[in-house]
Amino acid sequence: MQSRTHHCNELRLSDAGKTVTLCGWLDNERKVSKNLSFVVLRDFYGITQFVFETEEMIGRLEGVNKESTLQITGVVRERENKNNGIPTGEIEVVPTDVQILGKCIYNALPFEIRQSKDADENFRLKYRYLDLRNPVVKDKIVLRSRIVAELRQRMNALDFLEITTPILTCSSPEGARDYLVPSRNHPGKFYALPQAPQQFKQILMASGFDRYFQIAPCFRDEDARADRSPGEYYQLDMEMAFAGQEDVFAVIEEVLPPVFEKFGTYKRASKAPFARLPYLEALEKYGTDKPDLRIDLVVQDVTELFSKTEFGPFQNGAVIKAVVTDGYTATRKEIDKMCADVEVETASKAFWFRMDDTGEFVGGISKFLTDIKEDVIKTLNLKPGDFVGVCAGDKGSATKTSGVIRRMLGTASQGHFDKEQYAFCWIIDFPMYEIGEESGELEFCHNPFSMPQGGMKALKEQDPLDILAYQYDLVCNGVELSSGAVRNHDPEIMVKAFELVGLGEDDVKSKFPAMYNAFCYGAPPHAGIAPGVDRMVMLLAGEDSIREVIPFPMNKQAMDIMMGAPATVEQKQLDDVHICIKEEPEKEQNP
RNA sequence: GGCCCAGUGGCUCAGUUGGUUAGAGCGCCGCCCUGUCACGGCGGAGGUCACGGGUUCGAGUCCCGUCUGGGUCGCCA
Repeated sequence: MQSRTHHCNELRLSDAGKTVTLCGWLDNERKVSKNLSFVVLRDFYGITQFVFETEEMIGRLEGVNKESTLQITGVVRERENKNNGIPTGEIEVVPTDVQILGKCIYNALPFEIRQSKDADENFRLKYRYLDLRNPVVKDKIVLRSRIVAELRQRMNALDFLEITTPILTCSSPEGARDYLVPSRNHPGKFYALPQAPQQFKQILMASGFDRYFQIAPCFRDEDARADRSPGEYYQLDMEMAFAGQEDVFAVIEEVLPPVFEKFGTYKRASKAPFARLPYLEALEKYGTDKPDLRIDLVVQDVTELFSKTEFGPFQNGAVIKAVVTDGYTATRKEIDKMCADVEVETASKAFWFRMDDTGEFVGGISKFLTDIKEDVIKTLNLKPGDFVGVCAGDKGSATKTSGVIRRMLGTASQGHFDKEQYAFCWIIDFPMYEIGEESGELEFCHNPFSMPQGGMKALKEQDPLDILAYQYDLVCNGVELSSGAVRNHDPEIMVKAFELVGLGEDDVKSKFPAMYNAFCYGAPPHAGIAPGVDRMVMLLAGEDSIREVIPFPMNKQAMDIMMGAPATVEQKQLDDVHICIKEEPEKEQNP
């Protein structure tokens, strides 16, 4: 095969007259008559039109199916009718030779390449190599590559060292389910794929490395969501020695905004320093620990005032929250729809009323508020035209519902949703401990590696439920991008932290032996974070499904239906790793 | 595992209150067309209405169950 002289997005008017050779996929053929046919060739870079002007040349493509790969040699000339919609639209190539490089033997595809995003997802995943030929699908993977390259470059520029950590390691007792790998040389023993390089990166700090990062593959055997790929995902994992919370924030605030502004759908991102919101304040003001700060509405607690009414749901100690907005001109039907949507999402009802232009309360629950009208106006600072969304329930559910109402009212109201930007914030001061819902006993709220604020003194003297951790989340546009923490590098504080949840030194040593031992030989205070790469790309690409930014995604059942994974293996392979499959009793067939 | 939604030619979907021969667009095949660019025109092939059962004179449509897929809750430190 002769090598190509140009790719399919390269030729311009200035190339007219040149003899060129191009290669690509047969994208489309438009036959206009016996001796006029337009043929479009597509490669990674773009498309170029060829014009076949003789019956003989048109015959060369007889029986050649779309999506076959071709090499066409010909002469460039200016088009009679230009197409301003494509970069090569001013020229066309008159072919002198056509070679078929790779036949597509099927004359019908599972889906049309250009419409692949509309196809059933199973087909897209099974024929991912065809799906990826669609330029709009491919471009998301290109974007991912560019983002990762930029992140690497910026981390390197800040003197972070990329260090790979093992993929075959041991099972961790905390967190998600592990993927286990049987060991051939050690019957009955297993490796595990890492859920994160957490312990390795902390051990690197104890080893004397100062600034570590890695685009790290992480594995967990948990169920999927639209924004959560099953099986494996990537993190921009980083850790810094002799550093605290502010040092980590400074790095992220320097690295991420330029990347978001460069590659994002929106060209504006928060500048350093990002807003910092204590966890409890976020719940109080925004009804969620991942608030979308592009919305400027806040939640108000109206329990004391509204509980004075006769309205049933406001009785019996219910916590009552309200969200006030103006510029919300929804019809009655739209309001009902909004309330129904809130109920679907939160399993809790949303109520409403409005202050009309004459200053009267109308609609929804307004008739219950007659007696406290003046106090309501004063408390919520209402003016004519304002709309108020209200919810009630136990504290947790009222908080969650208020957050959903805030989001829905904010995005639907004029002037309260500044959409075209990336609004970052830090959620800080997470509680160290909580009472577990199932156990009813004290448990770690997030993870046991975080340093409690106040250190040993706090652990000894404070009510455990009042102790805060140096634990933080990075949130962008309502999406949780990352969790991080100042780590607990002090073996004594670690043991004490475990003692509060009924564990002790032996448990720490048995659960995290390497890390605990390493910290006993002099460890630096250190802190880190690990933003999810897939979620960042998804946010920047403006996609709602994480599978759009993963080259070869698995389906919801954690199956790769293109490769057929997971799959059965040969008995010999099982014997090698000492695994005996238990026979499942066959399900009885109904006659 | 719970809940919600969906399953109709190769693909995407419509199909009214249960009623004659299940339709459209795209794709495919054939013919026509000398400037198309999502080319156009005419014609054609292509259907186990996911599967099983039930109600009914009659089921794509209603009911029950199963399967498959998506979303969500649990779960994801």
